Formats: sequence, structure tokens, C-alpha cells
Amino acid sequence: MALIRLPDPYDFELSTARYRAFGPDKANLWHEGGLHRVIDGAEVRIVAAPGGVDAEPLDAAAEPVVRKLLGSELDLDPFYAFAEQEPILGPLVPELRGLRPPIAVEPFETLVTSITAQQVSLFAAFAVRNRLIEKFGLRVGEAYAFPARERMALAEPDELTPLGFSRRKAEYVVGVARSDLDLHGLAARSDDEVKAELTALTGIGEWTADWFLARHLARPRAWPAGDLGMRKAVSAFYGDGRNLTTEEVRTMGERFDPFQNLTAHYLLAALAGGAAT
DNA sequence: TACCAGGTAAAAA
DNA sequence: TTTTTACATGGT
Repeated sequence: MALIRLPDPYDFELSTARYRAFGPDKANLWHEGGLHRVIDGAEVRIVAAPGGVDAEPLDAAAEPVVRKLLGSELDLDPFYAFAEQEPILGPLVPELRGLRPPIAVEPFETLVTSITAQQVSLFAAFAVRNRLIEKFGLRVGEAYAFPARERMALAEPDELTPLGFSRRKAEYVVGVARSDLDLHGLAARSDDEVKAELTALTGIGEWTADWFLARHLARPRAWPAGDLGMRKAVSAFYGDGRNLTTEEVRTMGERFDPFQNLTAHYLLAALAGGAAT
């Protein structure tokens, strides 16, 4: 087994909860106490270990992918120091100590995942997404490699609607796959540039672009103010008994600058964990 | 059965 | 220009 050290603290169970909360995720599969993901055609099994995680098999090319997947890019210490000064956020953090939001490794996968989650419940989104993965992805061991952009560019919307995609969403997925936008190149652009490039694509709105910044690019200031879950979470802790509007949530984000991304994840996790009164 | 769930673009007004 | 509507599945 190859040990990958991660900065302390790191709570593997807490950080991977997302992959179990809404049913199995065939591309990031929780199986027998470990996270399975296909990296460069090989199934890698990741389990908790003292000081980090064990990953097997692990070659030099796979290690940075695993690190990214586990959220090693996000530095928790400055965020915790910031949160200690916050009367509402601060007390929520100790319960979630070691939570590192996992980072989605592939940009195309990130966008397709968000498209499946537009408007519908995450349970429904996972079900539809898994059917896409089973039809167009490649199974390696227990997990599947998420369908490649090149493969989806060759698909027709008619092939996606039987999987549960609306006609609209089927066209979004194929359209994004066939677009000439360099998705990997977005990593070099500013937050605003990324949002402008992505929202120019049909089917990608501000919500999807914000989660791309947060979950794929790990941008510290990403703050998906329009997200329903975010509105519920921010309202629960900062709404004074009222449901906040998207604009109110957006304004609230300024308070957490430059830790909006981590704050968003911690508030969502706190609400899911039942911390709201 | 009906309604809601981590939106978006196109149609109608 | 602003408001309204269609969309498809899964859980309750």
C-alpha cells in the first residue's frame, strides 16, 4: 500500500460522505469501506490511514489525482483561524474538523454531473447519472471510468433520454461535449473569466458555473449563492428564522471572504449533520 | 395523487 | 424588457 500524507487534520469518513449520501456514485464508488476511482484506466482503492490515506495501486501519475480528489489543495488552517472569529460559523467547525471537500477531478465530468442535478433532487440526479455512466463509461473492477467527453461528443440526445435525461439536458450534455471550449484550459483563467466562458455554453448557467469553480477548480471565493441547498443552509444559520433570497445569500458571502468555498461546504455539512436548531 | 427537489433556456406577455 | 412555462426522475 502507498501512503499519501495529507495535512492534519483529515477526516476521511466525513470528507467522503457526499459519495454515500444520495446513493452510490458509480464513478466515485464507496465499496467495503474505501473509495474506488478509475484513474488512467486502473481502479484505485483509497482507504483511511494514519496521517493520510492508503491508495492502491498508485503510480507517480495517479498520486496528484488522488491528492486533488481528496481536497488537498484547500488549506484548512487559515480557514479555521478565520472561523474562530465568527460567532455563528465558529461553533459549527469543531464538529466538522478534518472535513476537506473532495475536488472533482475532471472538468467534463463536473459539468455533466451538475447538468444532471439541475432542478431535480440529488437522489434523482445520482440515479440518472449512474445510468449514463453504465451506458457510456468503462467498468474497471468495481468502479466505472466516467464517460469521456470524446465519447459523448459522438452520442445523440436520443441515446440519453431513455436514461432519464430530459430532451433539454440531453442536448446540453452533447452540446458541451461537442463545443470547442478547452475545459482544461479554464484552470488558468480568473473566476470571472471561467464563469463567462462556461455560461456562454447552452445549458450552463450561473449555478453550474459556480459549482464548477467550487468543486472542480477549488477556487477559495466560489460561492454558489443560487443553490437551493446553500439557501437553506445559509438561511438556517444566518436567516434569523427567515428564508433568504439568492441576492441575500450572495451578499452574505462577502462576510466570509476569502473563504467562501470552504464556508459553503461547512455550512452545507453542518445542516446535513443536523447542527441547525 | 400531488408536490417538491442543489436550474435553464425559450416562449409569451 | 420582464414574466411564465416546460422539463423528467425519485422520494415522501
